[in-house]
Amino acid sequence: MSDERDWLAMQNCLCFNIRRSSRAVTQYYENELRRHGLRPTQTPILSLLAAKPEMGMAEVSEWLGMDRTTLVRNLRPLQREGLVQMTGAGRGKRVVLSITPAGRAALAKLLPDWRIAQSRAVAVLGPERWAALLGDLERVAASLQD
Amino acid sequence: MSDERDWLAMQNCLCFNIRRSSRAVTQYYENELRRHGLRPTQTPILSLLAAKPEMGMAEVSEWLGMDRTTLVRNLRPLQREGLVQMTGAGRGKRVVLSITPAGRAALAKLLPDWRIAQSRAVAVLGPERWAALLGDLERVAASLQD
DNA sequence: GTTGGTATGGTGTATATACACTTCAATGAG
DNA sequence: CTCATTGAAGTGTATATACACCATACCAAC
Repeated sequence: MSDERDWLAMQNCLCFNIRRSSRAVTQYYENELRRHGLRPTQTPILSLLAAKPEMGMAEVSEWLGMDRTTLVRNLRPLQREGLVQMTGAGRGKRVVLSITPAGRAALAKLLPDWRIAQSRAVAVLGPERWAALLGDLERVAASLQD
Repeated sequence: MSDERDWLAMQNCLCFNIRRSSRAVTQYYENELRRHGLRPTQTPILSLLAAKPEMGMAEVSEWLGMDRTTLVRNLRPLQREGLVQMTGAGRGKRVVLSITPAGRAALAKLLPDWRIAQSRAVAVLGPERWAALLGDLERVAASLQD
């Protein structure tokens, strides 16, 4: 059947595969870190803000490879929980994002468990193959962004 | 600074990286296939239903590596557009999912453009490295599902 | 100073994702 | 036959994602 052949082809679709793996990996990390109250999307935001202060929305979204308008929504829970602060808010006005002491505390509390989860993930493939995987992912993503 | 070191570590986070790449790849495929009116999540559903008839919700969600309740929502646009049919619907009752003639037509119309998009994606790494990437992704996802 | 363009953020809308919980049907133990 | 168990499907809620569009501020040319 042609349909069966099409389905076999679709099983090699990068988009399908990366989305499926992303779901599985996300659920794994989320399970490991759920008790800290931070979702997989929020941790990188906090970590970036801790390292690089005084950034605006567009800059942060660039660093995270995330649409600017997506970042706007993703910041809301963090702001509501008092982990991130926005100064100079308002339409048109430049906004400066910064992590709060509570945000730093939450991040510090989470990091050890993140390291454990990450180690288990790295162990699946080993460090070399792991590095190759991340490199290839980045290369594909960068090349297709045109 | 410890914060700077933490951020460097976080940049090796599988979860962060795979989610970021997933966003980029999804946008690429979505752009290439947008004119067909099918989103990246919907195409694999249609393709699977075309190849394997008479499946229930749980079975389909298993094949796609997608939460069952996510599939329920993802089917709604497809059903609304008349591309997928659900017979025996109702709580408790088993549902049989099937692709409609309109669904087959939409899939057939899209496939050539999907092949083009896929070729360009494969060309970034070459077929061997490509196969290794998909294999590693699957292996990581499978290993972490415990 | 007015005006027009650019930079910067926010909103409306629609889909995607999944956990906790609910509803219903079928079935098997008694 | 009745009821508890199991299995299947749907809902409530919250977050994630991004396109199209909107609103404001800032700055430069005049």
